[in-house]
Amino acid sequence: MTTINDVARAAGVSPATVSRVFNGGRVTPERAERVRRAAARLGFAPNRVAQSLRKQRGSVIGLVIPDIENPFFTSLARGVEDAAQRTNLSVVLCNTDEDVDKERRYLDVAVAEQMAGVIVAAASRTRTDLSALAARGMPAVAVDRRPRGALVDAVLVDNRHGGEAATEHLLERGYRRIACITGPQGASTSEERLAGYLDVLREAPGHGEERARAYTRYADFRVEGGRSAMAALLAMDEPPDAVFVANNLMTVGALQVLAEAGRTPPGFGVLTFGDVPWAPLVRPSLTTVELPSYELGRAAADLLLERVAGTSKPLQTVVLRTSLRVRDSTAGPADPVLTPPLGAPAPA
Amino acid sequence: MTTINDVARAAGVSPATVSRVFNGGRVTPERAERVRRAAARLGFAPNRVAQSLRKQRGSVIGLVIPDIENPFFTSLARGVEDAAQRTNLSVVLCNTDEDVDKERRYLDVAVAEQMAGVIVAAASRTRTDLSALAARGMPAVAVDRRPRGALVDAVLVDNRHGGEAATEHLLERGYRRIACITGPQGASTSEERLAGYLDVLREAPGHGEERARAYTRYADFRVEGGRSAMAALLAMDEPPDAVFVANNLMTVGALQVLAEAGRTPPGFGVLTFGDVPWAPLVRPSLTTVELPSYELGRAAADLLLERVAGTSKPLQTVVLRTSLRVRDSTAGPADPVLTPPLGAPAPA
DNA sequence: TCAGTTCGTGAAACCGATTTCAGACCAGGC
DNA sequence: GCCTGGTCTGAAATCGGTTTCACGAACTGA
Repeated sequence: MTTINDVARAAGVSPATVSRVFNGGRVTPERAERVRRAAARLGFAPNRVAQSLRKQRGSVIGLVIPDIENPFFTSLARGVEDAAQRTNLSVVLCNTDEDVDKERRYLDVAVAEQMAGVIVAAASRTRTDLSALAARGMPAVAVDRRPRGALVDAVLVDNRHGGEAATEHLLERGYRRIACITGPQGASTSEERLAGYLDVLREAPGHGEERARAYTRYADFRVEGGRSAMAALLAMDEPPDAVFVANNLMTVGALQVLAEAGRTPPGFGVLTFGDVPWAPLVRPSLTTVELPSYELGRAAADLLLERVAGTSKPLQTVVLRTSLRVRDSTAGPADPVLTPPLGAPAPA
Repeated sequence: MTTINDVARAAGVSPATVSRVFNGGRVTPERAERVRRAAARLGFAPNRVAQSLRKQRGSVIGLVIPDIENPFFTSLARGVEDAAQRTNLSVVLCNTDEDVDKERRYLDVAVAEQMAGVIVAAASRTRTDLSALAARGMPAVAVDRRPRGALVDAVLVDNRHGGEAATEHLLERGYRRIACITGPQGASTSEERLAGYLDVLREAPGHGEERARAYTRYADFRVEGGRSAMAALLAMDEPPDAVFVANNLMTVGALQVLAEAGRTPPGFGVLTFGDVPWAPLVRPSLTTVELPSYELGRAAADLLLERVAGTSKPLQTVVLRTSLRVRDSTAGPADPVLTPPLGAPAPA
C-alpha cells in the first residue's frame, strides 16, 4: 500500500501538501503537478479507512431494505445507486429479510462503520428504531415506509390513492364482489392501500364498509400469504369475483390458487399493486397499480445527499404518485348477466 | 460517540485494558467485570473504522455481482449472507450491472475500504482483473464464473454437464430440431453450456455438430436478447421444434416470442437453465436445469472465511452439480407423427 | 520604508482503536 | 534474602489520513 507519506517523499513535499492537492487546498500549480505525477507513478489511492476515521464520516451510504428478492426493492436500489454514482459515495446494500433484529444489527454496523448516511425501508413501522442514528448525527431517509415517530426525511408512495384507483377500476368494470388481500396489520403501506379500497367501497351502492371488511384478508406480503388468503376468500359462502392484491408477491400466490381452482382472469378480476416482474409471461396480462420504485430510490438518495452535504433545511416528506396501468386481467366479470360492465351490450 | 477512552476512565483502567477485555487478553476477572459494566452503562461499541485502520483489515466482506435483479444472484447472496452471519463479518452487496468499469470501481472501493475479502461473480471472464486484490493480500473467491488467469479460489457450476443433461432430455422426448440460445461468446458459463449441448448433438444420429451450430444463437443473458434470438430461430427455413435456453432471463424473452407466434410448449419444447422465478405462474410448467445458487454462495463464503482466518491451504476449485427438474414444457413435440417420442405408441 | 495582509507550507495534533514493550507485582525455589 | 519466572498493567507507538497552527515570504497600500 502506498501511502500519502510515500507520495510526499517522492514529490519532495510534506504529507499535508499532498492531502491539499487531493482535497482542493491551495497549492502552487508547479508543486501540485509534481505531487500528482508522483501519486500516479506510485499508484496512490487514499486509504478510505483513514479518511473516515479522521473526518468522522465514511464515504459509503447504506441502503437497508427488507427483501432483496422483491423486484420493487431492487429497482429502488438501482435508483439510489444511479443518484450516488454522480458523487464519490458508494452504496452498499443490506437485506433485512423483514427481520427487525437483523435490521437493528445492520443499523449498528452503519453507526460503527461511520457511514455517511442511510436510506431505510423499515422492516416494521412500530419497532424499527432510527433514533440511534439521529443521536449520532447520521443522516437518514425513510423510503416507502415511514417508521413511527422517526424524525427523518421520507419519500413515500401515495398508497391510498393507488388503492382507490384500483378499486374504482374494478367497480367500473362491473365486478360485484371485490375482495382485498392486504399486507400485515400495522404496516403503513398495507393499511393505506386498504384504506383506499375501503374509501371507495364505503360509498359504492350495494357495497359499504361492513361488506368490504368481510372481503378483506390480511397476509404477509409474501407468496405463501397470498396463496392462503386467496384460498380463504374462495372458500367463502359467497366468494368474490375480483380481488385487489396489495403487493406483487402476494399476487403470484393468489394467481396460483386461482389457476388451481379454474377461476382465471379476467372472469375473476385480478388487480395487483406494484409491478410483477415477468408480468409479460402471465396470461392474461395483469392490470397493475404501478409504483415509481426507481424514482423512489432516486428521490431518497437526492434527499440524503443533501443532508450529507450539510443542508439544514427542515425535514421533508416527498410523496410520489402511483398510476393505474390497465391490462387484460380486469376486462370484466365472467358472468355479465348479473353485472353488466359499464358500456357493455346487454346480454341477449 | 463513547470511545474506549471514556470507558477506560469510567472504569478506572487504561484503554489498553479495555481493549483486552473485548479481545480476549488476560485481565483479572474483577477488573474485567468493572470494564464490562462501564461499557454497558455508557453504551460503548467499538468504532469499526478505527479497528480497521489499526488492524489493516475491515470487518465487511464485499459481494460483487453482475445483476441484482436476477434471482440467481439474490439467492446466491442469501447463501453468502447466511454463512457470514455466523461470524462477526457483515456482507455488503455491490451490483456491477455486467459493466466492467463499474466492477473495477467497486473493486477499488474494496481495496480502499480495506475489506476483509471479496466474493466476485465476474462481469467478464477476460477483462475482470482480480490481481490488484491479490497484490494487496486481500482474499478473493470467484463464484459462478472464473476470470481468466485469476489466482483465486473458485466455486463453479458444472455447466457442461447441465447442458448435456438438458439436450439429452430433449432428444429423448422426441424433439427433432433442437436449438440453443446461449449467452455471450467468451463468457465461460455460456461456452460451457453450449459445449454440453454440442457434445450430445454431435453424437446424435441425424444431428451432428454442423447442424447443431446452425441452430445455435448467441445472446446477452437478458430478456431482450432471448426475444431476438428466439425470433431469429423461428424465422429459419426449417425452424426448430425445441429450444434449450442457457439462462433464465433469456427464457422469459423466448417464451414471449413463442406465445406471440402461437407456438407454445410443450408442442414446442422449452428447457431453461437456471430457475425462473415465478415459474409456478408459467403454464405449462417449465423443465429446468436447476442451479445450486444458494449453495454456491454458501460454499464461496465458507472458502473466503477460511482465507480471512488465515489458512494457507492451496487454492481450491469447488464444482457443484446441476440437476434436471423435468416438468411439462418438454412433454413432447406437437407433431409426433414425424418423430415418435421414445416409448410412445406408434401413431394410428 | 514600514506595517498589515495574504498566501503557501510543514510540523504536529488528532481521529479511536490495537499492540508492543517495559515495569510492577507476586509466588516459588534455592 | 535473593533470584527467577510468570502474570497483569499502563504508557506509548502505530495505522494513514486531515486539519490546525505558526511561520516566513511576498505583496499591498500608505
